[in-house]
Amino acid sequence: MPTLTKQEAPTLRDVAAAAGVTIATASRSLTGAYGVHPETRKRVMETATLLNYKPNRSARALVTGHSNVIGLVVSDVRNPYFAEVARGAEDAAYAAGFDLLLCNSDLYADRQMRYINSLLEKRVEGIIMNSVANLSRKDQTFIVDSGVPVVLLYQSAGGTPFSTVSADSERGGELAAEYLLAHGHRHMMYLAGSRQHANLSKRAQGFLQVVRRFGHKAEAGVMYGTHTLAGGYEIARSLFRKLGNTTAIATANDVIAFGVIKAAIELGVNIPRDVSLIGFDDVELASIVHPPLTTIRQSKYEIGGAAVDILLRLAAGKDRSPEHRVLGVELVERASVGAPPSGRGKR
Amino acid sequence: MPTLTKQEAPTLRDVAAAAGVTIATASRSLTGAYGVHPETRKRVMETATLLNYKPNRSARALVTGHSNVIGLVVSDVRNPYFAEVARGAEDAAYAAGFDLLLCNSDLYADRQMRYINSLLEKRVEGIIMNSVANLSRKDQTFIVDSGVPVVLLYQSAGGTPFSTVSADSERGGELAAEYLLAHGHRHMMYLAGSRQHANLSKRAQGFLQVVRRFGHKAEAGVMYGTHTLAGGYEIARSLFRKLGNTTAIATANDVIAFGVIKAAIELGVNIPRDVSLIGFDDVELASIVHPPLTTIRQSKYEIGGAAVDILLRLAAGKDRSPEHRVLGVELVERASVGAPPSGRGKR
DNA sequence: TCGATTCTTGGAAGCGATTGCGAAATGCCT
DNA sequence: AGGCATTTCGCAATCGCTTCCAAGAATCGA
Repeated sequence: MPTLTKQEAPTLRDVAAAAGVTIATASRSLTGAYGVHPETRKRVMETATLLNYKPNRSARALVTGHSNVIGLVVSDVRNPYFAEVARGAEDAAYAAGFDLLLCNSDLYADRQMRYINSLLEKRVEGIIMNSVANLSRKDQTFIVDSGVPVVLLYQSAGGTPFSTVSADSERGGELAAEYLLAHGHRHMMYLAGSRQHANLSKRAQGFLQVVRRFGHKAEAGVMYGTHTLAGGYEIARSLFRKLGNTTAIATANDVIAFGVIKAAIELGVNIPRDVSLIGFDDVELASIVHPPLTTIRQSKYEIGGAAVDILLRLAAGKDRSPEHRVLGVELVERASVGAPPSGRGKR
Repeated sequence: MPTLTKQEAPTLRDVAAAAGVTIATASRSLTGAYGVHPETRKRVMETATLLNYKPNRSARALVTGHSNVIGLVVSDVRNPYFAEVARGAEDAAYAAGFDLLLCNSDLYADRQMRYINSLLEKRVEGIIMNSVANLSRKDQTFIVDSGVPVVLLYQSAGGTPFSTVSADSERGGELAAEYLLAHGHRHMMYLAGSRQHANLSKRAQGFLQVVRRFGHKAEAGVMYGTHTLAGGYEIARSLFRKLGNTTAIATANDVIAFGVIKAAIELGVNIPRDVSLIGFDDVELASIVHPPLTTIRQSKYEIGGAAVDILLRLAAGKDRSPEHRVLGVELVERASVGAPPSGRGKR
């Protein structure tokens, strides 16, 4: 009776032996390389499937120098925005025969760097990161020097050695402000999320700029926190306690807005009757919260896809110059913005 | 002037040469193996960091046979449930020094098998999958024969060669039914999501069983579809057109319930006045939709963590017997369930 | 002081694939 | 049939690392 030892996976050598060729032609047969007789190839492939052979990717990676995996470093997949980006990236990677390594950094510099190091050890073909704003300059040059293609999910006018792809954050901020202004709001508050977060501050910039341009009749404050539901909730709770004359709230993303909604429900403030709310992202759930959230739509899934597109071009090695792609945004009107309440919002 | 060739990453040989030792001791120094003089180790490590050396994981994996990566195959990370599980798994993997490869199968058998093949080629230490119910028996034995440790996010009483970890789906279904019954509902509809999905049907089972036990005074129908927001939306639209005497809807997960809410908003039906709704999962957003969703809470993050726990034990090789872990559920009461409307729901 | 341990290090054999180079085999033409 | 161009295939090197084995150095007890 044979001992029940752990079955070792068949190697190329096994296949070659069984097919009566050397591992060289076996390899060429399997990889589809030119220069092997159709008949022998057929034979090799049949024995390969027969033996249930699977090439060892580590071995292949070692000699070819290609791991065929790309790393995705986001702050948190639980953020529906990143989940969508991740899915877009994964689909694109899959289509190109690449695999996606998922990393959640929580935007902690040390954690992010540990991930990057790990990815570099894996010799990934490229890295998609939502941001490097929280990293020290030293860390950033470290990444640049490592030579991996990097694309950031963040809007840049250039000046970065990294490629970037993102929605037009600034324009989105502008849209939000214009919309609120058009509805008669003059005293607004912008919940900007993390100060670190480049995209979010771009959105704030766009927003504030429009308000400022509107003249002294309008004003907007900014509050920082974290760009999570909990963060929005916290800030909103304190904000609702002393709303003053602010009649509208704009948030840097939908999740923050969700936090605001949660706080509003708890504190009994009615959106949009008591205060208007506009988000950013147009996450799937934005349409079913109450009230349905008016927000700025950006193409999250496409951003993920574009990121790996760029990465693959960079990784191909022909043209290593960074690319900056920015996708359009649009306002989607739902029910969370109304006219300012007649009582407040007046001087 | 040196040609500006693409910088090749330094290898162990480079480090060894620079430190004046052989690659053998260099390796031992870096891996922390026993039996190298503290002083030489220090010297090696210093030159390693100086040269910015990073071990090639492919090479290491090739010789050690350990890839230190585990695969996560879910239907879609955009589903907040899986996003949470993914995060839990990723954190646990990270803590153990493992990496997580993300795969979205959409529950398509061919796509799932392609992923599994790819993961096997990568010689992953284990695979976490939400289900194998959609796979043919042949595919399933293929996976078993491959010898990788597998843990399913699905409840099993045993009988599977795979390990499983999940919430107590059946009990959850029971809780939902009991709660609805207690609120006076007698004519209920269960939106079960995919027929394939083992967890979801377990939930339906629990639900229906309680209703059945209640006697002929109560009844519950079942409708199948997809377990997505869109799926819930579709079904709810048709359901709302001919509600009949059903006064309460239970869904197999929160996302389906969200779809119901969306349809309700569009069609002007009021939850819970016109019809009550109870979900399953307690996704973060469940508390901020309108109305806040009464639902069954399960520990999604912990499930992800538990899955890699089991996987690592299995991968360690000592004990390869499958383990079945089931986590508790609890009802969280919010505002989507009320008494049945006086007009309907009577015989 | 000397043999016996114990430490420390080097040499070398792989891990499982890819691939350049040359040899053998085949086909084609005159 | 002979010569030459092509195919087809095998040999062996190599990728970067771990680890067994043995040899030299250091340490120790008596």
